[in-house]
Amino acid sequence: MVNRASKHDGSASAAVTVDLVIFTVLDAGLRVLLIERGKPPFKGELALPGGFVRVGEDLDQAALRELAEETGINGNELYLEQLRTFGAPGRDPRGRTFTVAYLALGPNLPAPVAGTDAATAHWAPVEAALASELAFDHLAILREGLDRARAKLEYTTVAAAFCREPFTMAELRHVYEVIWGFPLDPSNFRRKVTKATDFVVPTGELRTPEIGRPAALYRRGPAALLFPPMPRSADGEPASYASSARV
Amino acid sequence: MVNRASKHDGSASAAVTVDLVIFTVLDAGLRVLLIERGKPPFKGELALPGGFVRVGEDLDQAALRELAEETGINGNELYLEQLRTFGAPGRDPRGRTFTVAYLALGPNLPAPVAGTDAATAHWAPVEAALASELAFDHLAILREGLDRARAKLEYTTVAAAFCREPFTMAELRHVYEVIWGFPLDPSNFRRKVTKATDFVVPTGELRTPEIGRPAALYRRGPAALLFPPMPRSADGEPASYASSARV
DNA sequence: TCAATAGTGTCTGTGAGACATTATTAA
DNA sequence: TTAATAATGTCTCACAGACACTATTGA
Repeated sequence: MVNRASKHDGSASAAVTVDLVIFTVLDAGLRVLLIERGKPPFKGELALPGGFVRVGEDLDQAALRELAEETGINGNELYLEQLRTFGAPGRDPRGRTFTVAYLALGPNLPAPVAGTDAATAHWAPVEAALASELAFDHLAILREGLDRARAKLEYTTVAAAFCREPFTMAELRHVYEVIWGFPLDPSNFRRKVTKATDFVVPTGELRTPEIGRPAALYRRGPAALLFPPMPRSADGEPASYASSARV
Repeated sequence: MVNRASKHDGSASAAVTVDLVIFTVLDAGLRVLLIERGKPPFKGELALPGGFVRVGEDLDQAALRELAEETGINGNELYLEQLRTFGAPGRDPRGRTFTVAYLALGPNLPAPVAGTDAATAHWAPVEAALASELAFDHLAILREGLDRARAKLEYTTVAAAFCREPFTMAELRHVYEVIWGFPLDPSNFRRKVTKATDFVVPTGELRTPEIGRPAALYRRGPAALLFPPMPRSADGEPASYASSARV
């Protein structure tokens, strides 16, 4: 019944997978989860984690399940959104597959566990990942995920998804600096974040570092969108966005 | 070979379709292309145009082909981007299907021709379409397409995709007013558009209406992104965006 | 002349970049 | 007291909203 369309009019019946671009921010910089493929095709090569969508499973469910299998974490306290679907005819040597790419952002995630399909999984520096070869069309997916993440920091509050609660203003700023790749003025950053309604909520607590003045602590506020947006252009870097494929 | 995954691990092999949210701006307001389904399921009900992705066909190709079949236009001078993929298990009574939803924006498109699958096709006022019942999960897709279009006007130049070249400043402003649903100050609008680099290019020509001062004519500029963005909040309407599904 | 639409100029508030200054801790 | 980090304050420029005013056409 599912394949009813594959004969009489040349329609494609195909396998559907989800692939995940999972970012986390460490002190050192932005990391993406890569696996080394444990079986063909592309056995032994680096790839994004992912796998087949199961019968009776919704796309978001499949993404969350793969996330749990590959990293050992469950999706709570994690941001997840669909990126785009890739379905070029030649993208999988085994036959026609479509992959629904997801973007996942999380705070300082645990060391990943080797999953079912993955021989090994590790947090790769994004710079290195972009310069390496990845299986399938995963390099293009990674690029698009990075572009999307960069853009989303501007007008949403997802940056806070990278911070384990409670967090300091400097930690939140660090997220922007690592993902955008240039420093922000601490003073102006604080002003923007605190003026924006419901971006962060002060806990009233302080955290005292080994040295220096204690920092106020915050939790994520209820707002999903950031208004006014966090400016990214003007200086620092030219505002180059992603997507917008004009045909 | 394509179905290799469907047996041993519960993976889904399924049909993949594309569905299109095609908007155009008429004087009267924003319109979306709807068809009346010519065959089951949902025969006789309203739906978005779309159809099965064919073997050897990429997703964008499939979207453009469906567009041509359902409306008789080819994709040139038309904006097309992927919206999101919908794959909830129960969305198609025939069995498991995934649909890749596309957003298409075009100027004042011709009266649609009844296509292969479509009994009838017509430009429905968006307000009416949102209030009606649509086949499958097409109402949710339509909502998401409208949200995306509204958001994209802010920080991209897609509004010009609704205008047939050459166009006047008032025509471009009309696009914003119709899609956002509130009036914009003509003076400030002109200042923004002309100051933004490469949004529009003056042709030097004028168009004289039946009555009133002739208006300068413009063509679309090379810029895809609009910086600084066209502000949508402050007044008029609260800035409510789309997507950003926090899990 | 008037009606109607196109386009310019100006005032003002607000937000952002730059950067100086003050505050609070441990050693 | 010093080093180090956190937080506040201030100046200036650019931009957005409001709106008055001028320009150009046909009737």
